[in-house]
Amino acid sequence: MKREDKLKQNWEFRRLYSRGKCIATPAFVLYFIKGKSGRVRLGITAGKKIGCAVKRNRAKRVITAAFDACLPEIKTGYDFCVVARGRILSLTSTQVKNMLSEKLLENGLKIL
RNA sequence: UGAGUCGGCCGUGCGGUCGCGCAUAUUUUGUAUGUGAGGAAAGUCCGAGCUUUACAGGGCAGGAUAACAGCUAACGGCUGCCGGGGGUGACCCCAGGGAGAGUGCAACAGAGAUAUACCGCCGCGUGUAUUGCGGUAAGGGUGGAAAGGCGAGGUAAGAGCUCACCGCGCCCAUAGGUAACUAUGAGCGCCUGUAAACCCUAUCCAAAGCAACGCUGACAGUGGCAAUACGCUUGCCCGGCGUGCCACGAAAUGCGGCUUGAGCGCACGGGUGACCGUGCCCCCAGAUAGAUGACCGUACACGACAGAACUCGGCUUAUAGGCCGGCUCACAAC
RNA sequence: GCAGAGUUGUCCGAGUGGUCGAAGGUGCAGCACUCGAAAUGCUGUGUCGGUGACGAGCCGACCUAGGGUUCGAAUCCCUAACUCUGCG
Repeated sequence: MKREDKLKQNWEFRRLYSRGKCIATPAFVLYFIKGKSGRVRLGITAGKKIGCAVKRNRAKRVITAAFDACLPEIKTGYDFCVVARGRILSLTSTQVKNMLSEKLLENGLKIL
């Protein structure tokens, strides 16, 4: 995941929240929508509800590692946003990766 | 051995594979090599560096601190010491100047709260149910606090009214100490508490903060007021200065600031100590939505609190567990 | 990152160091009014612990938490926790 493929602007997140599709799990919430860039782009949200700075950083790292592991199998041309929930703090990145790839497969976002 | 007290240190380690930030090298957008969170990075409670703005000069207001001596770039921090309090002791705690400069406050209770007379006691007059005047502050009760304590003399009854002893304060002398202060003696006084109430005394303080600020590039309108006026100048005033000024809207970044510093470690010397001096050695994060994760092996105590954001010195708060040292008390043995 | 404000009963909120568990409104309960309701009027009503009988009554604690100053703290001072606001 390159740095220029990360979502940074507020309007990009608002576009995902209002128009994108939403899949919820106990550990995270995944939003996705077809983007204009033709690449796979990702934004991560870890709100104050998760905990202190250490816990928010931990959540962001675990999500980044899980997404990078799934990256070769994902269809290009979509923007994603993962919102961390409190349960993610007790999981490892392989567990999160399994949940993520299962949800991606259900919604037809994987290269077969 | 048990109990206690004070101080210091560590904060999972080692090896391998993939992945991330930065720097360097080579090359060209890949690969190597190095390096990569803390004792509190936290809270933002103090103090500084640094930057910008302001600043002829002065005054008022405002804020902070508070025994004494030192350390320090500075401090409300630290060290030593003095005084007070607690503990058998090691040791711990203290916003610890001034109430004898002035003003205010002290609810309720109580006769009375900085001054007094309810019940009492005593004297005089009327007079014998009692009542009036005067003296007194020993006894009673109230309260956090009631006019230093106790005894003797004294008196109509009493009272530091007088005296002895004791307690406290001020001041003087002598001795010790750099000093705060301590000890002894003489004199004077004892009229409460509160200054984290106003205040007085001494010392210090211009304001804001890296979202400061500088550079490069781009864009550029609307409205209001105006010479008897408007504006700037520290919160205000004196004083001084200027001639267009003010408000709103729009806007997006990029680069610098950004890490070599009151720096870390070791040795020697000085000092009771905080700390200081000299020599040698080292370079140890610098991101910009924000870098440390995943898997495997192995050891154990199975890993707490917790993530740099301009940088330092402190304070305060959170913290699983482990290690080391000094000292005190009790018991036992020698 | 920096700067600032606040925390009082179910909720909103007032509160000079003392007469304060604490005004007022809201909510809830009861009564009146009405055929019935709404509106209106009146009355009552905080939580926890102890004693008591699960009641009445009595006592104690509680104004975010912990210390301090004071005879006495919701109020003054310090520390912490939480909430909120502003600054590109």
